[in-house]
Amino acid sequence: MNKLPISFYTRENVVIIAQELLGKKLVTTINGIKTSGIIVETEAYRGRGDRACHSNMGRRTKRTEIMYHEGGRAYVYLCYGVHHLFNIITNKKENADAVLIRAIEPKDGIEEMLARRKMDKLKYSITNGPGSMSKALGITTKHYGHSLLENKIWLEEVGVDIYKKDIIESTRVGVSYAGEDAKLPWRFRINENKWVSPAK
DNA sequence: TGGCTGATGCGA
DNA sequence: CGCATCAGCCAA
Repeated sequence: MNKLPISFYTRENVVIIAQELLGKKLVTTINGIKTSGIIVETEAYRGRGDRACHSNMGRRTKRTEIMYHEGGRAYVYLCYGVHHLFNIITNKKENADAVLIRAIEPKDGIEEMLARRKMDKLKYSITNGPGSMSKALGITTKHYGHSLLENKIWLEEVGVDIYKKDIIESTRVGVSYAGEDAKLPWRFRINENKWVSPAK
């Protein structure tokens, strides 16, 4: 195992971190069962000056509080009353940056992921969206604030570099309310990867 | 292509 | 308090 260190998460540029997360392995051991996948799609959210971010304008509530923590923590929240979305907190204390993980390519524990998704065979829809992915990995809001340096949820280096030319930049999903900031090209996908989410 | 779903965090 | 809002998914 080659777990990403705290120094990976505490760097300042969340956009760079979001790109570098492509090709890394996201691993969970929930109830002693290991599941994992390679990250193929991310979105960057910046605490300062990004209206699409939950913590923009220094907004500080019970939900967003963890975003102000030092990088290397999990920010999990419920969306549309149903979906548990998994984000990684980055940057130093008080900056409130985060990366939303939107899709993975399943690796370990595929049987368990199929069971959690109530699917009988492996297909791309098992983890091709932030809600589906969290469900397959067993991530819920009870993992809110969890450290990514411990042994429940963490990230690993797998030694595969994703080159800049293989990364597709686009606008983020579902942030039209953010005005000009909705145009920022802060969604990153691995080109021609079949495990990415269907959203345009 | 709609409808479902419920916590969140506004404004009153 | 109430109620509009929402970083999605699934069955058709």
